[in-house]
Amino acid sequence: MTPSLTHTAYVRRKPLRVESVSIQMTSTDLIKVSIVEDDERIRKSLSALIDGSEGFRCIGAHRDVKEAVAGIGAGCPHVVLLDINLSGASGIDCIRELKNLVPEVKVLMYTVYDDEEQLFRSLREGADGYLLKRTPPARLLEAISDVHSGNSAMSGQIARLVVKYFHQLGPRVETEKLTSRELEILRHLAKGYQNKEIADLCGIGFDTVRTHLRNIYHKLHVNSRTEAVVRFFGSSPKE
Amino acid sequence: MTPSLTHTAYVRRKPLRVESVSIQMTSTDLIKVSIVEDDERIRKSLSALIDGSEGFRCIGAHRDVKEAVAGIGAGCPHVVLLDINLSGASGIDCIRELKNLVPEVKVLMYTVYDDEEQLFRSLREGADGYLLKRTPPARLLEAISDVHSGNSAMSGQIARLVVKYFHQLGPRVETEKLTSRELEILRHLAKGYQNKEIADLCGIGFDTVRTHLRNIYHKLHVNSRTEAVVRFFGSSPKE
DNA sequence: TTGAAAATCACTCAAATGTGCGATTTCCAC
DNA sequence: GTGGAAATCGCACATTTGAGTGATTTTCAA
Repeated sequence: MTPSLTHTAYVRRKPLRVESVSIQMTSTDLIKVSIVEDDERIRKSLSALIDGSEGFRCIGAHRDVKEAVAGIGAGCPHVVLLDINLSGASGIDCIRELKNLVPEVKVLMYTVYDDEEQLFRSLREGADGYLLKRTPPARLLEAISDVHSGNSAMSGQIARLVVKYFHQLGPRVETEKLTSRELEILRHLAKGYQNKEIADLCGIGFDTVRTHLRNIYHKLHVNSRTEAVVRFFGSSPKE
Repeated sequence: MTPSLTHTAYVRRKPLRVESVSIQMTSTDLIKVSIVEDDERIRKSLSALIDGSEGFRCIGAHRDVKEAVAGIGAGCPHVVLLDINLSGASGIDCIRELKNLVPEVKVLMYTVYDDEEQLFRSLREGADGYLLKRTPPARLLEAISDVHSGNSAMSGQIARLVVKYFHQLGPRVETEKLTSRELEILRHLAKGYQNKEIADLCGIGFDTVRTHLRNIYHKLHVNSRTEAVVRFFGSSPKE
């Protein structure tokens, strides 16, 4: 499947850092990687790839979520390469547990399918990257290094889904017309607060909040808080 | 800053297509690129890079939005490389115009700053990719080829912002627990409809809608329509 | 300094909303 | 066919919200 490990030589930790890294790791540090992968063949090949690459070290290769969560607490990996379609529980349910166990750990999803549902669930659960399994070794290592340095990595096909998501949100309402106070209140609205709470948060009177809201509604051409929130988030209001 | 144009030789249209392309372009076709860039030096260097690379052709290099919109209609480029910080109008305002003019055109944003505001506005306006200017030539060409083939491209730093966005949305509420009717009503809520309207849309009674809402609130652990909408969209409710 | 925009607050009234309680009907799996 | 979930509707009551009107103070740029 993967075009062999010959690309490994291309991978360079520092010189290749394309998107740039503001905070550079101490270059002597290894990136400790942990693998959670169903398929034994892929697992072996991944760990071989990682251990065979300078600057990377595979400190764990787990078969399922249970084993992974148990093993990862001990090893403290920097990056976990996480298969989604595991036999037991989904890898997605694993993300949170991993992050709770080792808060600084970066989770890189690794799957064959470019499924929207799984992609967005993963991202919202806290995944730091999302790769398709067809990703060649060089890019995989690059991605690992990427997420380790605080950036994110995703396959072009995945990026496409993400971009599509934003396209569907549609152009954002022009909040420029809103004053700073109005914006502040709108943001509180968008969190589900009600007027009394907003008043407290802003340290102003209840009626003042209502006045601001009235003005906001006028400017956004809506007539309820819910519609205002909808506009703020961007979903196509009322078709 | 950028490691010169020597990397150009590394760029391969087809073999390097890492994230894979389901629909392959006829490989003899050139990718026609148009540039919109303020700075003359960068503009020249970009067009030189593009014209000097096999498979790419620069069919236009424009100074500002007005010139670009005028010139791009004629050339029908496949990809427009669009600087954000133009002297006149922002490049962001340009996206929509370009897409209206040439619907199939792919717009690749190109900027020095990793500004969240501009990033998300661009994406929502329809941008297909987002690159930082420090991107080395090889990657730039790769990105152009990426968006041209229907995928998306973004710098790792940019991807990080996107991922952060989803992290902030927080794990999605489990709408599985909602019945189909409840989901339908929730979707109407999320469009800003009020109860009477929802009743009409669903062809049921006013009070029935209220009953459904009550149940929805219970299941989502909220107590207002706005909070329900917020959860539906995903924004972190009340911090 | 002067004027306009922004921010503040108050009061009213009608409409929409949240909530508690109860009820009937429909549908589907066991 | 029986039981449980889903869907439907009704009513009462308190709260929240939207909308109108008017007013004072603050801020800030021309």
